[in-house]
Amino acid sequence: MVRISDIAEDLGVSRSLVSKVLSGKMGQSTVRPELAERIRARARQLGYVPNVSAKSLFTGRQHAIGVFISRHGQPGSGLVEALIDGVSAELAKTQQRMILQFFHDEPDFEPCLAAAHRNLLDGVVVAGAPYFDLKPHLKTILGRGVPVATMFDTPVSPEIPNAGIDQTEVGYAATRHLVERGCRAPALVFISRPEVNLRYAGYCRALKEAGIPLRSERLCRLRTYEGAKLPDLVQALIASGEPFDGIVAESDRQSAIILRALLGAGVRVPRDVKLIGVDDAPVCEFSPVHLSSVSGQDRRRAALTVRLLQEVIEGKPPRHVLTPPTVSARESTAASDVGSVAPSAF
Amino acid sequence: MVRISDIAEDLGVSRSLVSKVLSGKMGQSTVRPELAERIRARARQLGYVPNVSAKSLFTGRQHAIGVFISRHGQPGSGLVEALIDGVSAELAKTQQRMILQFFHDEPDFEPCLAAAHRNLLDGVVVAGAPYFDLKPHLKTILGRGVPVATMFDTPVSPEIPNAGIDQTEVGYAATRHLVERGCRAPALVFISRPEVNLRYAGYCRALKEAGIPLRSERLCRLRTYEGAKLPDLVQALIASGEPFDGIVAESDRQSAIILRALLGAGVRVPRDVKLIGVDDAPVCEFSPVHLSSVSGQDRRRAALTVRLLQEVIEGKPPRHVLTPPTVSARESTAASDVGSVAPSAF
DNA sequence: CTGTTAGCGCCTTCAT
DNA sequence: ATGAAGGCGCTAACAG
Repeated sequence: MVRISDIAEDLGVSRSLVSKVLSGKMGQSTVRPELAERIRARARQLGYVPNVSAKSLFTGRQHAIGVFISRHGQPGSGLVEALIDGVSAELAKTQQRMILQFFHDEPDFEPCLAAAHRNLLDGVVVAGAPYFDLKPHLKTILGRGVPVATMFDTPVSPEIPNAGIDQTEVGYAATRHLVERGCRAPALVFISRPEVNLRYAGYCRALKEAGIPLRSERLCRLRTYEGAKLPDLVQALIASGEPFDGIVAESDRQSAIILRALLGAGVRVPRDVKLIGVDDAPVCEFSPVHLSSVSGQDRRRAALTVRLLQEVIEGKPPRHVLTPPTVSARESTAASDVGSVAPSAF
Repeated sequence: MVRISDIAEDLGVSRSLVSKVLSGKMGQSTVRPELAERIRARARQLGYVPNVSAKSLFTGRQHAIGVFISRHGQPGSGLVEALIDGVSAELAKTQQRMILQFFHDEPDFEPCLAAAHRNLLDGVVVAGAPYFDLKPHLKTILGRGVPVATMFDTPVSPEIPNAGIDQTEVGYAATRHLVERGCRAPALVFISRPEVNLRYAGYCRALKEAGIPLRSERLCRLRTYEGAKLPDLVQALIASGEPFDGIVAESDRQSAIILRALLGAGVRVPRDVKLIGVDDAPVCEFSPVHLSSVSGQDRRRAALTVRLLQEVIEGKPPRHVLTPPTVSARESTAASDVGSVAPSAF
């Protein structure tokens, strides 16, 4: 392993000079450009790579961050992969290292807590959608002087930077996409009460813009995150007699199940009913009809979260960012080829 | 941040004693158990966590490994996720850090090469199925004194430990599973020439064991990894008039496409034909008929790869391991009396 | 049983 | 324009 002192000896100069030249921080010093170049050349030639530990010892920075990911949520959504991809790409820029931990319930978070220490890492990114309250744990971590940034739907607290998705825009983008593709009666599947559901707000806005009346029959409320009841819900929607020509699902997984129910009931997709989900998951391309989806740009958002963390590590004020979603249009919302087909009554 | 010297001062003992007690490496020294306990108690109470950088500087170990993953291969296979999961779980045991990099072609490997340095990490795990020759690059890394372990189908070279899948067993397990579920005429879809295909060998062995004759009409050879030709292949198999009641696919993605083609042709799954793929990917559960699959136990295998790497880091000889696959039985190979999805739905 | 010392490789302040 | 010195936190010889 070649060290600074090797280069210094080689060239008959002092270690400090080499250090200053190679780090580019000359301080009060100056060098003859010619010497500087010789130093750099020798370093390159010898394949000099600074020893991060030594640097860390001096700077007090570990050159590493923690990445704690909640596994809660369906597997196969591709979220975890996108997330890690974004994080690692961002960290690679500075060759930062990471401590990656997955958790799904509260006891699982214990190892994360243990690792969240200044002597091991410089800060922590927490991502996913944990179903327990993380706030006290994050406070603990902050209390140790370890900065935290989150990638949640909603920020945990003002001092913790967060990169979220604009859920209102998700509902809006999905609904608007359906309208643009010719739908005049889009339905919405949702879980929480409409009053508190941001996507519902976006759905309403898109309808209003298009001059389409809001019909409660087209609001399909789920009681649980499990997809088991979905086919029934679709049946009920069809049986209601209320015409509909589009469905905004809450996820791609839901979307896939709904597709199956629709096809099973003899409804053609996208001709009779257009379908759009959320997540832009790999499933979209595995479905018999490829599914359109609203993408939360998770990869990009994960990279953003890392940058938000780095900002607070550098002492800058915490920022909260909402990233706008994009639509990945696929077969399930393809424009009806024969003009605008009036929604047939089922 | 509490240091060893803080504890030492607190208790009026020397730093080295504290160091020895806390690290458990007493060397030539001895301590009164009572004193040792007081030291440990104080450390616990103060929340002492050793500074890894300082330790690294001394030991020359970075307490970090590189994890370089080839992205080649279909997205949505869940491989990357399983892999990272296994690696991070193993590293968490010792709070090791990682440098995670994805690559898919040769230029992409450049950053990996740059990071693979003793001053940044202690060793490197390379996983996936790169389609270019990694050998020279791995040699370069080894040349720097950085140990490497791979998670490939076949080892790159004797000195590089590898955790592979026993592909012969994959073919055998899949075929045998079909036979056990009542198939008497299983077909095989494969890519390379039968002569060099290990899975084909396993397929043959399973047939032989079951006393089923090998029929070339049931060997369906693909020219490319793209699934586009698969439906044609299925058509051809059906048109050949050669009876078949099972299919071993090369992947779950293939399997999903084949399922669609079968259902489309009015073939009932699993009643008429049973279907099994490889990978145990999330797709299996998204298919209209849930797909059985042979699992390579990627999560476990990834953890194993890390252990193999740690062994060579510790100076032990490199080991090559082949892990046996397991079968995840689902609907697509259910015993025939179970109801099947009506193909008319598609 | 306990303490002293030197050094891992790098960076920065201060002196030359 | 360059170099010397000290120290980041920890460990392991070696002396007491």
